[in-house]
Formats: sequence, structure tokens, C-alpha cells
Amino acid sequence: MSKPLSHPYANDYSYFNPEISINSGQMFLWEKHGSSWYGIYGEYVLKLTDSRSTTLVKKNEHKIAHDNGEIKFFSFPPYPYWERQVFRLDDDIDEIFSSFSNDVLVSESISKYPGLRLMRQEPHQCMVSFACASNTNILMIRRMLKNLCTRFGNKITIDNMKFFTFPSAERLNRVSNEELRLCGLGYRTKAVKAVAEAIVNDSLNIHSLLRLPYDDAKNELLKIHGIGNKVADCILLFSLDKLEAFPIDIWMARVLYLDYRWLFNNSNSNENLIRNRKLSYEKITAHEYRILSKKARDYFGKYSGYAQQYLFYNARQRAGKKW
DNA sequence: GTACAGGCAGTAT
DNA sequence: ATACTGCCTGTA
Repeated sequence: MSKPLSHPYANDYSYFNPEISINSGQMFLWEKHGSSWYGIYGEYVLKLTDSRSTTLVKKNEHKIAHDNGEIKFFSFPPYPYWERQVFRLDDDIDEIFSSFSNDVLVSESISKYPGLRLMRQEPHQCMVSFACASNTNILMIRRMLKNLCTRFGNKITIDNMKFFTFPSAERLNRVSNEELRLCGLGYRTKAVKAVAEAIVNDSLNIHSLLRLPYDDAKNELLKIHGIGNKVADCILLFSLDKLEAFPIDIWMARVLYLDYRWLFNNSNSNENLIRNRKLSYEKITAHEYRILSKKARDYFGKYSGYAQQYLFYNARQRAGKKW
């Protein structure tokens, strides 16, 4: 599944920072207890303990998937070397970073937030998560997803704490719309149901989506009710290995309009687009999305998604947001 | 009360 | 093709 680690930091986990990566808004179901993070990854509960800040690492009855020096990685059930998969340690981070060396803001953000990385999510969970993400805020998304897990997931006790795995597509597809709605999904109920149904009847096949090129995979996703441009790009970037995806939410639109205005100065029609925008609080139209997306992806290149993550995090920090 | 939050689909131009 | 509008829900 994962390539062997070949870059210079292959055995040095200090170059990525789980704390900042988990907290950068791309993931929803991770919680910190003590010096450990616990994350829901489909049917798994992942745990990492940063023993750099503590002298004692608590031994427990769960299988140690991997123990690599300063940060210890566990999972239940066992999932050996999940950190390589989830934290994308198979990416050539030096090549990725150097591809942005001409861009001041991304380069600054890379050195300003050391250890921030993209994370690779479980695809079904990622699809449902972002199907819940339209027109709401991150706290609400977390709540909806936690509700889905506690109602329909499996309970696993770790370190005397209860965790609930993410409900499978089969399970969600069997659940009635009324039951789903009780999780606080509102009108997103239909979207979640559509995702679950598409996976169960195989009109969405994760294996083939992984193999398809970006555009084709995106077109498949867009056929699902509740999945539009932004949600599709999030799914492609965060779970289907399409690093050229560049999700544009309201925050990224602000970044593009404020910090990358010059990108749109070439053509007159794009000038109008910018001038007509009152300020950066309007919702993004489909037309706008297409133009912004093309410009950004042409400019940032095949690792656009990484640039997006740094710019997004920087914009949120700049605004003093704490999720 | 009412504005707002990591968009989207349906409908009208 | 592009623009306009309503929408679940909880919080400020």
C-alpha cells in the first residue's frame, strides 16, 4: 500500500507534528486525552502518544502496532504502520515543498507551521464527513459525525474510555432517514444517505476512484446528491490521493481574492469577477469556483492540495479562529 | 428576533 | 450556461 520511506527524514518523526496536523481542520473525529490523541478511522480507533513531553508511557492491553522512538502509535484493531498511511509519510515532502519555493505566502506558511501535513482519511468516512459539511461550521460537523458514530458505530473501550467507530456504508444505508436526522444532520440527511447508497450499490467504487485521474474521479463524485465542487475536492484531496485537488471554501476564496489578486489580473472577465464581489463573505457561485479553481491549480501545480492546506491553516490562524 | 456558519440542488432567467 | 433562493440546526 505505502511506498518505503525514502526521503531524508524517513526515520525522523520530528519533522511532522501530529498536533497541528490534526488541528488544522481537515479531520473531524480526533480527540486529545492527556498526552495522547485518539482518532476514528473507519472501523479502527487510532491512538498516538507523544512521549516527548512525558517521561512515562502507559502500557495498556492493546496491541502496539508500531513503536518508533518519540511518538508511539497504537490502534485497535491492530493496523501496523498506520502512521505512514494516515500522515502521508510516503510523500516526498522535500519535492513538494520545493515546488512552492517561488511562492512567498506558501513558503512562509511552511516555515511558520512546521510539521503541518495533509492527512489521508478513510474514504467512506471522508465522503460522509464532507457530505455533512455544507453550510455549517466545524463544531457542528463534529457533532453530527459524533452522533452518527455513537448511534450507529461499534463501541470500543480503550484506556477506560469509550470510543465509537464510524458506521459502515451498509449500516448507514439501512438506517431510516428519520433516524439519521436525529443526529442533527438536517437537510444533509439526503446527502449522507446518497453516499451510503452509492457505495453499497457500487455506483461509487473506492478502489476505482483511487485509480481514476482527478477529473474523472471528480465527475463520478459530482453525480451523488449533496456532493458539489467543494465537497468533491475535499474528498479527492483528503482520501483519494488526488494531491492536485484544491478545495475552495469561503476561506480559500478570501485568500485568493486578498492575497492572490494578481493571479486574476490578466483577463478582463476575471477582473469583473473580482470587482463585482462586494467583500469576501458571499457564497461562491459555480462559475466563480471554476475560474478560481483553474487559476489556482494551474499556478500551484500537481501538489496544489498541499498549498491549499497551508494557506487554509494560515488564513484561519490569521483570523484568530480556534475551530 | 436574526445573522451566521468550511455549499448545494432546484428553479427561473 | 449563469443567477437567485431556500435550507436544518445551534450559537451569539
